Amino acid sequence: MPTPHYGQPRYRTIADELRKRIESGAISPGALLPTESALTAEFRVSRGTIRQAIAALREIGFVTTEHGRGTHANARFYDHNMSDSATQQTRQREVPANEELAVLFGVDIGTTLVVEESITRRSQRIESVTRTYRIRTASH
Amino acid sequence: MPTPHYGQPRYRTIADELRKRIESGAISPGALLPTESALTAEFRVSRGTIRQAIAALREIGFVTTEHGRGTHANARFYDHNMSDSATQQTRQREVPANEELAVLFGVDIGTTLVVEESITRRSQRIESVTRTYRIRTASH
DNA sequence: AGAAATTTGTCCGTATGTATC
DNA sequence: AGATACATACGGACAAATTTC
Repeated sequence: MPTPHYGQPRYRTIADELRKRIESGAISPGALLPTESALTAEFRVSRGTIRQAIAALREIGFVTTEHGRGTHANARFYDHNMSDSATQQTRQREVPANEELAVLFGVDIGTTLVVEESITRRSQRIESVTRTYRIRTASH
Repeated sequence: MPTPHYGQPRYRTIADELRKRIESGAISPGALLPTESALTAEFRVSRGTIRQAIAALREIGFVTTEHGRGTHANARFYDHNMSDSATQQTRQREVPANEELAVLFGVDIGTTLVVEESITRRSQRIESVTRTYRIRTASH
């Protein structure tokens, strides 16, 4: 088949399918996606089309690709797209920046940072802990 | 010529060159870039490589492309809008659990955890740092 | 340590579809 | 309707990073 792309282009259909697999957990958080070669075989499209689909996911931060290693699903989205029986506890607190964070943010050690911590539990077990650090805004 | 790309890939060299023309005003803000066909002739590369270069500029908000019309340089980025778009860097690594995390997950101190770190930058500054911890799965 | 295999990255040429002028 | 311009898709070749043996 040469190149018909009525309606939705193939790479987008494939990107949506992979996205569903990530959100549904069919592809575990942090796990590697199938290789481009495997996806080429599964969807029966050329490698370029697969690469386009993955590029689309990369643009929205869903996956990360490393040369020679592969593409893995990013974990932080699971916490915001929970379909199953997972529960989430979120709280905010303030902490002084340690050396590592101070260097990252370019502030002095001890500067107050706001931390939002999200704990995801599934069947009584902690599945993930997500911490987001920000500089406290001066607004109020 | 097969495909030598020592050092910097061609599409990136071309992207940088186009970027310079936009920044220097050689291509006026809001003006249309040369067509893909024209750029193909000028840089003596295939159309696919030109499209890759333009895609790189599009990702950082430098240009906008319209189907059938062309690609034009975005004017607003000169002021502040370029910093309006956030960029994310995500990487994954393994760390031993410290006491706090070990207690949370209910594992021994030193147990290997997988941490995904995502850094969001806006206008050259780090806006937030998100770390997601989870227990390493038995995948390998 | 080093060679081979695996996997992603770059680039080419070609063909066809779709939107705009 | 015709010409122009970007979009999608294929297949092939070789480069580069990583992992495996």
